Order: sequence, then C-alpha cells, then structure tokens
Amino acid sequence: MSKAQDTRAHVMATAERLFARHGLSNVSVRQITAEARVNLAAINYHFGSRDGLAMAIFRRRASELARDRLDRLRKLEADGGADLRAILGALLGPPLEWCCGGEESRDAVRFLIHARGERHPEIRRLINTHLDVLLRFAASIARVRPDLPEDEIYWRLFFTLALEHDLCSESERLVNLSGGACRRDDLEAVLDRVRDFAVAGVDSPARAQRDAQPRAAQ
Amino acid sequence: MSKAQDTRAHVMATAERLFARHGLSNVSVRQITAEARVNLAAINYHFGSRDGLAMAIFRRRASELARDRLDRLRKLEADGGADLRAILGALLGPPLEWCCGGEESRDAVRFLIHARGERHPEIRRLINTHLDVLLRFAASIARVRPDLPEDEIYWRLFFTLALEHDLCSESERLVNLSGGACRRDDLEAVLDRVRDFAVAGVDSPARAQRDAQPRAAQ
DNA sequence: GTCTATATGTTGATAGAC
DNA sequence: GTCTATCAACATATAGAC
Repeated sequence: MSKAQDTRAHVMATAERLFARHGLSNVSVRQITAEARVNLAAINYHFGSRDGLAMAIFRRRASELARDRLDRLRKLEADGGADLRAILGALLGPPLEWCCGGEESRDAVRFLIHARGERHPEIRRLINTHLDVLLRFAASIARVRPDLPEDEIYWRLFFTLALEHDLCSESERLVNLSGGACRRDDLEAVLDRVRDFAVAGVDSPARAQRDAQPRAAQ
Repeated sequence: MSKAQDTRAHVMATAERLFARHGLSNVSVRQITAEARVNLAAINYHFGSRDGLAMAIFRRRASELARDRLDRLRKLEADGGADLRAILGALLGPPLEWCCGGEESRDAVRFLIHARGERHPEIRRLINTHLDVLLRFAASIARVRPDLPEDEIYWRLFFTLALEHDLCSESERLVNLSGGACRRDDLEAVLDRVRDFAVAGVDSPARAQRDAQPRAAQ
C-alpha cells in the first residue's frame, strides 16, 4: 500500500471517529489533521474539501451496512423460513453488532446516524440512493403479512428504524433514565429487547381487523 | 410589555425557528439578528451569549412540554381509568400535536429534539433535570403492568420515545421511503399509528412469561 | 437599551516552495 | 505528495457613543 493510500485511510478513520463523537458540523479540518498528525492540506489534496471527506466516509459505511443487511436477508430467504423475527434480526442485527463491537465499528454507526440527521443536501441525496435495501425489507415483511396494506408496512418499518437510531446514538439517555438499571453492554440481551419490541409492533393486527373487534371498554 | 421584553421574545422566536431548521451548530448570531432585524449586539445583551440564548429557549420549551405531558397524566389518573393506551397518549400526544400544529409549535418540537442530540454538556445537564416527568410515566406504566421488571419498563419507555423523536424530526424519510404513500398531515391518523406500535411493544408479555411458553417452531 | 465599530480568534481553501 | 505561509471570510464578544 502506497504512502498516499496510507494517509488517505488514516485520515478517514480519524475523521470518522471525530465526526461520530462531536457531530459533523462541530469538527474542523484543523482538528482532524492535527489528531491524525498529517498536514493541514492533506484533506483538500485527497478529498477536495471537508465535505468531500465526509461524503467519502458516508459512501463507504452506508454501502457496508447495506450489503451486510442484504446478505443476511438473502440467506434467510434462500433457507426458505423467513419469519418476521428473523427478518427484523437481519435489519437490526448489523447496526447493533457494530454498535456493541469495537470502538471503530461503534463510531462507524454513530457517524452514519449523525450524517442521516444532517440537513446537508448532498448527503440527503445520497441517502435516497440506499433506499432500495429498505424496500427489499418492506417486500419481505409484506410476504409474511400479506394482510397489511402497503402504507402500514412502511409506517412500521419506519418505526423499527427509529428504535435502532435512538439505541445507537442516544442509549446514554436510557442509562440515565433507568439509574443504571438498564445495561447496554450485552449485545444478545439488547438485540433481544429491541427485537421483541419491534416484532410486537410490526406483527400487531392490521387496523381494519382491530376495528372489527372493538373492545368493550371503548 | 416593554420594548426590551419585546425584542427579547422576538429574538427567541426567530432563533428557535432557525435552530430548528438548520441545527444548533449551523446558525450564527449574525443570521439570527439579521433575520429578526435587531441589532447584532442584542443577543449578547439579553442572553449573555449565543449558547445562553439556546439554553433560554430550551429551558422554556422543555418546561412547557413537561407540564403538558404531566397535566394529561394527572387528569388521567384522577379519572381513575388510566389504561396503557391512554398513558402513552399522554406521553406522545403533546409533541405530536405540536409537530402537526402551526409552524411555530412544529419548530419548537424540532428545536427540542435537535437540542437533545447535541453533545453540548450544559444542555445534557439540563436534560437530566427533566427526567422526573419520564419517571412519573414509568411509574404509571408499572401500575398497569406490575408483572414487568423495572428495567424492562425503562427499555420500553425508551423505545417509545425513540418513535416520537424520529417521527418529529425524520418523517421526511418516511415519505421518501413510501414513495408518498404515507401521509403525515392527518394528526389523528399519525397519532393512532404510533400509539398502536407503541402499545403493542410496551404491552407485550414479559420475557419471563414468553420463555415459559416457547414456540414449537423454535 | 440600542447602536456602531472593532478586537480577537477560527474557519476552509489554496498558492507555491520543496 | 508533502509542507509552509497566507488569504478572505466567517465567528463571538465587547467597549463606548448615543
């Protein structure tokens, strides 16, 4: 690997860590180059601009996440038995495993989530490029629950992703709220909990069915 | 109302709108004062600093939201019949009604959510001040579901708040994902959907109960 | 209280030596 | 490819006239 490739990768890793921890808008070119111990001009040389660097990181990580999710979903469907719990496991597993894994992969997820929240138009455009994976999951859910209307599936998929977002980026609040009673270090336990919640929500009866069986107390 | 109070309030309203739409870190003192058509020094005079202004807005809105939620919960409990759906309605109703209400209240919610995501230590300290309201809700849920362990309740409360966060700040993604099939302009419909999902997750059986009745296919 | 003028620092990006 | 030096634009905050 050439020296250039070397510093390029090193700058990306350092920037990702800083972006993930302090937010995209709160990290300057100077902070990154100082932390990475490379020259101030390196970012502009290798990535054109600070935003170019952020986009390069986003492109790479978003692709990795999409591929990881898709691989699991394909394997599931190839094996034939894709029940809802397994499908949602393929969706939620990758980011949560990254999040509970080493420092680097945790920062990768947090970077992605930060980036998704950015108003920056270029990034928002890029996000819509990766929608197809989520549509695959929607189709997979529709196969298990053919009674659900299309828009209902999208709502429930959206809610499921919301669980993942907050869990990866705001879990500190859960620790504060629970006074330490909730631990987030046991991946299996965390994954089970969020999957329980998501399955319950996604697999609940369709509104039409529920309206047909109104409760007496209502 | 004095002239000073007048510009003070006007600056807060303008700043809240800009903060909500572009993010806390992406709005400068100059943008705010220009948009509000007040003097550049006004912010430092009335609030000490740009961060002081942000904190003043946060304090006000966080208190309003907390009071709104608490009032509903108290009324519910006073009437005796606080079922889970009603409790979660008291939790989710205020932010969603704000979000679907006028421009100003929508910006108020989005400001709060943006602020919650900030790494700024002063704001994070302030957030923990408002935890007591959430603990009230946790206690209320515990009364309906005394079989749930304490930490399980916090997990589910945390997940419920995650739904609200993404719904108020990232609902644009839902529209993109669904190709326009999901509409977010009908407050009652949105509130019903998120409440359905939340109730299903929060009211699902405790893990211990589920383990005692393992499914055959597992 | 409101304003102008300004002090002081930081930002992203680049030109040109090596 | 890497570095130093520097630019122009932006930031926050304040001192002092009115």
